[in-house]
Amino acid sequence: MPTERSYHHGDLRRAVLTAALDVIAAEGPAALSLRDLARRAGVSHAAPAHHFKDRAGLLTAIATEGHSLLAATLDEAEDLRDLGVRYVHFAAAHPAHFQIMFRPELLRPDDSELLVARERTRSMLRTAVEGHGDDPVINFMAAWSMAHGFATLLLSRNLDGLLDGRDPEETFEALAGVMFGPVGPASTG
Amino acid sequence: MPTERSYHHGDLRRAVLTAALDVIAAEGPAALSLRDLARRAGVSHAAPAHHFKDRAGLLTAIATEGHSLLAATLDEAEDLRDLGVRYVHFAAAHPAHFQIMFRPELLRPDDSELLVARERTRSMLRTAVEGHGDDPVINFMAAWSMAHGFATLLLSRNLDGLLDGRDPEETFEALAGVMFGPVGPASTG
DNA sequence: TGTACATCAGTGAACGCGCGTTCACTGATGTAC
DNA sequence: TGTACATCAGTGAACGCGCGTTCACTGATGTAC
Repeated sequence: MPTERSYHHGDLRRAVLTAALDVIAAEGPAALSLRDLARRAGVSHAAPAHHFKDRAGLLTAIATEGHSLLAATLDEAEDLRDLGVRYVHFAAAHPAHFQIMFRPELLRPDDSELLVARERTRSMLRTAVEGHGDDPVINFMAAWSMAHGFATLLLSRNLDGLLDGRDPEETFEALAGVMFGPVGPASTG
Repeated sequence: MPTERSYHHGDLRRAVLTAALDVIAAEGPAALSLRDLARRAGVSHAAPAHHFKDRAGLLTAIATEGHSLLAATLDEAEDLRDLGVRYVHFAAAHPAHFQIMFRPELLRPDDSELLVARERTRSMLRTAVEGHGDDPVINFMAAWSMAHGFATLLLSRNLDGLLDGRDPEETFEALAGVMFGPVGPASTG
């Protein structure tokens, strides 16, 4: 970790990613420009293109990283309810990643690393829901919709007046109770 | 309805709104520019500012219109399940409105027409959920989250591989069954 | 230990572009008398 | 019916700005011998 900035940055890729995450969390992906990120990272405006080519490349890298982070935390879930809580926790802890991951129109559709990472998250969610109830796909969509909807409404500040200071993750546990039953094991199947 | 375009457009406000909805549905709100909308409406680039002042003014008008449309359709709902189906139907039928309505960072936060329209939708949803179960706020958030999550995932094309050709609205009815019970009345309360 | 060379990361000037905004204007419409 | 005037909607030229992209370049690092 150099105290004086040398000609080579050291880890410009990471620095640009971090700056991008800051901007996205604060102002959304529309506010991103490669020139601005270069400015924030303290390098010349053409430098980021070395690492990401363009906006879509940068956002694809963020989405891929997001899927890896999400898959890692979902992998430790104890049961279906915990899975949902972890999903919501991830969205709250990594709002910028979360926003980007589910907006395919912003991403390189055929990026192989992204496809692999995305499929890993998907199959993890799907596997967890399997065996619960008689229609796995419907149950999967129901659980995913509720977790995703809660996370989305939370991040877009549409729940502000409803949460009223309550902890979002605890509140989501109560929501899960509406779907899976109030307490105890998530399912008998 | 003049066949020849006269100096005055006739209904430029509506024309710009419609063009904006097209652009948002196709490419998202980030792709909007007032100059482009003027081009699409066939007027000079400074004309739209007469009606909307700027981007935020235009988007606020769209969000307000969206809340009016949504409130109107929710008002005809027969029960809680129907309410959710109507919510999803609205999102599918008016994707551009739906996208804008829940993104406060794009809107004029203190626009009085928007505030009135938004509160109308909110109270309509809230009233409908009241009396179901013992914690109305939790039930409200659970139902809203599931409907909103399904609509969001549907519009962002994240359900493509799961729906597999099935009708989204019918599918959502099945999802509602997971939360409220498989068939019959939505609740006994 | 020294030197030559290849490779890579970042620089900085230059370009053309579309944007929002401003402003003096003009055409069209409505109203008062 | 005619005329004068006010108001409103849209025009079009001009501006400054930040953007992405290109390109010849330079500094730093690694490797072969």
